[in-house]
Amino acid sequence: MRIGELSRRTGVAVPTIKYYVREGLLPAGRLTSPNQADYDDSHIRRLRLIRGLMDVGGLSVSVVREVLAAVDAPEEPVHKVLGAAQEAITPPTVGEPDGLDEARRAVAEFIRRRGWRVDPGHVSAEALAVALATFRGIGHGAFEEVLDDYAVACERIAAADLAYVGRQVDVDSLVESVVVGTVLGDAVLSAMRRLAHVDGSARQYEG
Amino acid sequence: MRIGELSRRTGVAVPTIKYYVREGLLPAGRLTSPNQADYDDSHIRRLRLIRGLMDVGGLSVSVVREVLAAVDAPEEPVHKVLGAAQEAITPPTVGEPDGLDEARRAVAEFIRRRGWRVDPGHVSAEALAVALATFRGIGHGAFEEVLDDYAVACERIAAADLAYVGRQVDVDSLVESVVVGTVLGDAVLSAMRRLAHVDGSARQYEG
DNA sequence: CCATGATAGATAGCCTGGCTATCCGGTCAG
DNA sequence: CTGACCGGATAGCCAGGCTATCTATCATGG
Repeated sequence: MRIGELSRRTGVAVPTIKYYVREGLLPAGRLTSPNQADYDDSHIRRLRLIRGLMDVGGLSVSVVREVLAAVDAPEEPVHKVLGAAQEAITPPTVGEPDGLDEARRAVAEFIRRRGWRVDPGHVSAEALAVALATFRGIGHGAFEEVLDDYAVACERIAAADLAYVGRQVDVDSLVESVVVGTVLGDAVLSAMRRLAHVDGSARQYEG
Repeated sequence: MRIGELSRRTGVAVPTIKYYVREGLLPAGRLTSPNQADYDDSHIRRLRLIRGLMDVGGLSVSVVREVLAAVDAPEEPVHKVLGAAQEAITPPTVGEPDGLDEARRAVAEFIRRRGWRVDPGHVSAEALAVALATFRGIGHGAFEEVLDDYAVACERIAAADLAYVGRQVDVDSLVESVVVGTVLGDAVLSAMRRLAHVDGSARQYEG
């Protein structure tokens, strides 16, 4: 198909598609003549993935580029893909909050306590430390008391995620499901957590 | 204290503080003369809250303004504050994905199945529907099979969150903890989920 | 009591990110 | 053959989050 049809079938404007190609998010179409190119279903799928990562996952163009590079890396083991995806989507810390070192120690202790096989210097551990330090900085240090409840929940979620990923048959789907599950799974989880808040709040304060 | 000290003690540049005052995020200092104002600890605390919501929670200035309006609303019941916070932080849907109506029905059925006391038209239910429709659109509709595992985890998380909120003694802290727990709690949860992924992946694929 | 540095408030400008508009020579379909 | 469409390139637009500059005005140490 040509670019007009690709645009119609995905709802993405033609200049935007061209922009994504320039930015390296979307492979160019196969040229059939100097100014005609052919796009196929893989382009439709890729475009939908791009818009999903941006609109639902809130990723920027440059982060989407990195994430897709991880998706396209041929035959990387799951552990590598997961690491690359996490590195890509974790935004660099903006302003170091006070008490970050103490929070880092709390996170290291937390990881040890749970017996998790994670390097305490991992980007996601650092992200957790930044969040905890921020809690403390605004006078909500006691939030740390719920960490273990969160951890139990996360263990269950991670098990479900890994089971879902493991169910994929071909390698491409598997790798993509790691990335998609990581990014869009966050959106699902936070939306669902909010629904559970509403439910709990209704039970506790209304009925 | 004067604005220079406020800047030094929070790490926020003076022109930025003025900008936040202009934008209605931060109350102006108490004027002691036409060009001198006095700031106190409440300004420090508020500034840290603003930066936390922006840097860790990823909120925009306009969303922070709405969220803080909910925090400042005097004596609203928890249920109202929670609803206002959720409305404020839920970004308007960018581009409606295909199959959204079907996803809405799946969400309504999910809520019914869990027995949650939530209006299926709630903003967070809509956000969940958008995420699920996006999963389907990129060929990962089977992700819905993990929804119930997520739900069990979310019920546990929400219970912990409500217990934490209920532990606050004064009304101001309580209201603030609802907002902070909703926004920054997301950051904690997604960081922790990723750590659990790394752990699970290490166990499954390495050892 | 005055020189120096900080201050409030207002206005204008800067920079990044994500598009969007325009143009050009060329292609294709009826 | 003609009018819609195309690929590729360049330039422009707009929102968001600051940042710089200016004008009085204030405060305080010598």
